[in-house]
Amino acid sequence: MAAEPTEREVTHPELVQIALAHMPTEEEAVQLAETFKALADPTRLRLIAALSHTEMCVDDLATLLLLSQSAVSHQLRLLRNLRLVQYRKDGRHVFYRLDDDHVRALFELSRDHLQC
Amino acid sequence: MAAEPTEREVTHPELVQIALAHMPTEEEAVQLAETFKALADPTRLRLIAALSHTEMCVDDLATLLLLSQSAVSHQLRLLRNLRLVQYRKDGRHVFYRLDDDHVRALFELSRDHLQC
DNA sequence: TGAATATATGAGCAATTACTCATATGGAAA
DNA sequence: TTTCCATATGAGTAATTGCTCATATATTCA
Repeated sequence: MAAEPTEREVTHPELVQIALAHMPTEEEAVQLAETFKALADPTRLRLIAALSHTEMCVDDLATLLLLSQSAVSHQLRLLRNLRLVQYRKDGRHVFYRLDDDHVRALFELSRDHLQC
Repeated sequence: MAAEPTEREVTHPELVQIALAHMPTEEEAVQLAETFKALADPTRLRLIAALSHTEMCVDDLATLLLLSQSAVSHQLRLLRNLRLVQYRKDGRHVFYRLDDDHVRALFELSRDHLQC
């Protein structure tokens, strides 16, 4: 909705002031949400867990997670597009691995959160 | 996991072995995914950002985020059910705040990740 | 070259979801 | 009480999503 000439009134301006100081832009919020979406699915989390300490090829991932090769490949493409995983080709195999340590850190931090 | 009489074959057993050591249970993966789902939406991320350093009442949140009161209330219920926010009542107002520090930590860690 | 293996991808479908709209609940003031 | 005000919630809907199925691409081996 477009901002109106007369601003909407607020009941607790001091609190709103504090909140305002920490708000991300809409653009940043969308990008953050995209990263979290990648982690917001049990299958993709299990893929990330599997890749958290080693690289693996697509078919072994499918076998390990009891999923079809197609399902794994689709999800890996998604993780690839969000730059959460990288890959290297070796003959007929493609080995995937995590892209950087933030991914593993997010994964482990959320595991901590569950323990509470 | 129930091992089948004939196990599926794997092309790189040593790598699968490493992955196996770090796999969450299906149950744990589902719960982790639920937490990430809460963060996987721009509106909810903006709510969490707004509440990251102060409590706020529902209507002020709606005003700040340019959303309907209903939309905010629905999303807050979701965050409440996942124990990401708490609330206290004060007269006609209900003030929401983050439930624990892990939530803020996850939020800030993901912000770091974006900077790369 | 052709067959086999490993991975990628488009289409389609069922399930989920983030809103809107209308209405309910509950506390405060008159 | 009755009237406001702040919040909650059920139903409905358009958009998104995670899979399957069929097929395409790419690499190795015979």
